[in-house]
Amino acid sequence: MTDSGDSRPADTVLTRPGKRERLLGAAADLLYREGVEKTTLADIAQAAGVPLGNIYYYFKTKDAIVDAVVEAHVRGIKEMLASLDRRYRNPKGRLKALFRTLAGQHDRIAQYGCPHGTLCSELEKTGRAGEPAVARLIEIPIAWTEEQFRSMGRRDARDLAVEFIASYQGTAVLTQALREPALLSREGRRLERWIDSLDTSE
Amino acid sequence: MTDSGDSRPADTVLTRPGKRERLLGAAADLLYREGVEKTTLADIAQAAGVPLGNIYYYFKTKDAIVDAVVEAHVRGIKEMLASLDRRYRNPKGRLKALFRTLAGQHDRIAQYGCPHGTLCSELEKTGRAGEPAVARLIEIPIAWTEEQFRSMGRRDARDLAVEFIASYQGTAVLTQALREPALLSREGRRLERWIDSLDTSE
Amino acid sequence: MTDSGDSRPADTVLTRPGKRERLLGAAADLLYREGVEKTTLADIAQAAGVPLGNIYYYFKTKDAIVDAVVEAHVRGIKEMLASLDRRYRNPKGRLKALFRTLAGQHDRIAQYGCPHGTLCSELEKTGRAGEPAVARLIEIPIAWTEEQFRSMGRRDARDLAVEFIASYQGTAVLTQALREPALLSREGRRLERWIDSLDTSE
Amino acid sequence: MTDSGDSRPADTVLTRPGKRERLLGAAADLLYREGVEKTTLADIAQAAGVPLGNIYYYFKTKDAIVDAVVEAHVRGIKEMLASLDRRYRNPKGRLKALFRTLAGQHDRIAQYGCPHGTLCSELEKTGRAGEPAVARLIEIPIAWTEEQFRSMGRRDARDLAVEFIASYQGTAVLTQALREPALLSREGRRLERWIDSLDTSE
DNA sequence: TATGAATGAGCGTTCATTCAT
DNA sequence: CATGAATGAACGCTCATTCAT
Repeated sequence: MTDSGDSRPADTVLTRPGKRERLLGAAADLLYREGVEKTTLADIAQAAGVPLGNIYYYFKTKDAIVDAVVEAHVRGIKEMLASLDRRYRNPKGRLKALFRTLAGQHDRIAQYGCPHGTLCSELEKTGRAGEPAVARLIEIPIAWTEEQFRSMGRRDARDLAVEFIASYQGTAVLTQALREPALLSREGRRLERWIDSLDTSE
Repeated sequence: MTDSGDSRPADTVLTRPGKRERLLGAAADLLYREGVEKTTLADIAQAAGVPLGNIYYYFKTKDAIVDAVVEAHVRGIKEMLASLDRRYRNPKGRLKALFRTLAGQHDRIAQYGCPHGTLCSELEKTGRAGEPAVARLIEIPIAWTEEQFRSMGRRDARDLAVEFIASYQGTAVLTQALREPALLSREGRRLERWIDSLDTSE
Repeated sequence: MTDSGDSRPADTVLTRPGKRERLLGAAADLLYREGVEKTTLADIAQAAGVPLGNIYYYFKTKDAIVDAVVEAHVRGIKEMLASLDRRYRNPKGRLKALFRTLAGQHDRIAQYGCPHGTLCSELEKTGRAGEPAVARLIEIPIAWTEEQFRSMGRRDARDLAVEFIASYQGTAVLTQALREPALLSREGRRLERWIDSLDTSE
Repeated sequence: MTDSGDSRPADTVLTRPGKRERLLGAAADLLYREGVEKTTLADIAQAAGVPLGNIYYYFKTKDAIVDAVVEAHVRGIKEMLASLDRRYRNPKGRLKALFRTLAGQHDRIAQYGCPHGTLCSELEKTGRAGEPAVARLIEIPIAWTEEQFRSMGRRDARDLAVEFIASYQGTAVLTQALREPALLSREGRRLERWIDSLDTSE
């Protein structure tokens, strides 16, 4: 569950517990709110309550932190989707719950945009480390959504999934630009009606 | 129409022609492709073929350049919409043409995202200059789209406009994330069918 | 009266009248209030209402402006002393009038110090142009004062002159440091009593 | 006693000893000899044998260095006065010793003026940081001098103190302007006679 | 003479990264 | 493992000075 995917030190008694996690959390928050370029390692260190020099024990470079934040988001997304799978058995219910979950933070989205979409945008531009990883922030929800549509018997499941996630991402962009959280709520209602209206052979 | 809104030196014969424009063009391009934070004034200077120190004759600060780029985008958007108004008399035709124009650069969008959406995202985060200007990049197309829907007799014109622009912005986000320009084409076809299917009392 | 000491352009109809004088006045004011290093040529140009590039027609370099300002001060001091010579026949009266004149601007002195003393200080430090000229800002008043004491029959005229001018300069330093213009008035009264009490064989 | 008043890094064994002190010393020297505006951080770094970027570990900004130099001067003045208090019991002896100490560096004063007076002058002009601190460079010696006069039973102790310090400062100005260190020696002798001649009820 | 424009060296400052202990 | 200190390249910006007309 907490596997980071890279060689992180074992959680022995010697390691101050949670230090890496605190760094990751602080980094995720700052990268989201301030942007990747504007966030300094000193900012992250301070926010995490970790001495600057000590960061490098946990992360080789700033890029490594960024990568780890992306990975943390990927894990978070996977966990969320798994949770939806557990809590909802019906694909339509799952889709509606997905949007509610994504759009739940509409006030933060109005300030900083979608955490995945904006991170993706910024990283693709600056072309950090030739990361293909970042695309998963978008691809994973699409794939899961596609699966739901497919289980509803839709042949055009992929297209519908793209349309669904695009609706969320696009509304997030507008919500941030116009600083109008209500946009997400309204779009949520529209999508719910749309999903309810869909033919299903299930 | 081409008034920049800030005190730029008069375009006399003495001024090497287009220097400011070249700076603006280089800045717009770099800001789009590299992001605002990552783009340096030296980059802009070099791309425009202007000595670094000379930038400050045309723009007081980097922020002023960013503002000017936003303004240039705003002007460009207005001109594009005016051109659509001229070329198409039918609101449905206009809307379809808008999407075709926006999505026309799908290869660049697959690399760098929507020029307006990503700029908006980045600027809202870093909160430069308390600019409300940047929201216009999104608001103006929405307002124009709303107008088209309204002229079609739609009471829910604003909602439809938000939905329409959000579809484009969201697809742009996905297109960039997945590096799949085809997404925009497919969404274009879907929106065309949708628009054609809309009731209109015109 | 208006001879500048260096080759300034003749005051023909072609030359906008007073341009050099305006530059000099603006420079003197800014050098006094902001300090030599902090004052830019652009500041001077703007304050004088003269285009930046045009300064160089009147002054070869910034140093030349500084020199010219020193010269202008020297001229001003000489004129003031000549005026005192004309208006007062009695050496004691002359000395008291000198202090009243110097200390007259006590509010400005409380903000910026003595125009001659602070200019002298700053220029001696930065060692501009190996100027010996600047010392005259101090030497000329001392010499004049010495002359007055000598005409009073004092053998120690030079020492008394140094003491007198030092009292003014020192009080000016304290006046600026403590921002207390009253210091100069009080010192003026003390010096008047002192002068009145002096033996004179005249 | 040597507490700097700002958050300087603890003087642990890890810190290369004296680095901050060397920076402060180099800064004080350069600020005195070259003036505040003319002194660059690179100059200070080089004079202290510290890499440019490392300055910022010890001082946040150039202004902070200037402030620290002022504070160092204030501390130095206080220590000198405390030393005089210890070494001399008689107020007249103390006053004479003060002048001797201040004027001791007459050769440097002939080149750069009084370290306190000229710093004060320059800082009051450029209005750095709204510092009232700088006035203490002048006020503290005046207050101490006043105390001596008061302990001699003088009612006009403040005026005498102002006169005394002004004499020093004014002579320092003349000494620098005329590059004549002897002026300070002569003024020292005059002030000694003056002090010896003063009535005292002690 | 007059002037807007151009130029480049240098300024204060930041920051990812490394080092010594 | 931990950490204060060190480092240097680069950033945004300024400015005296020069140029072209």
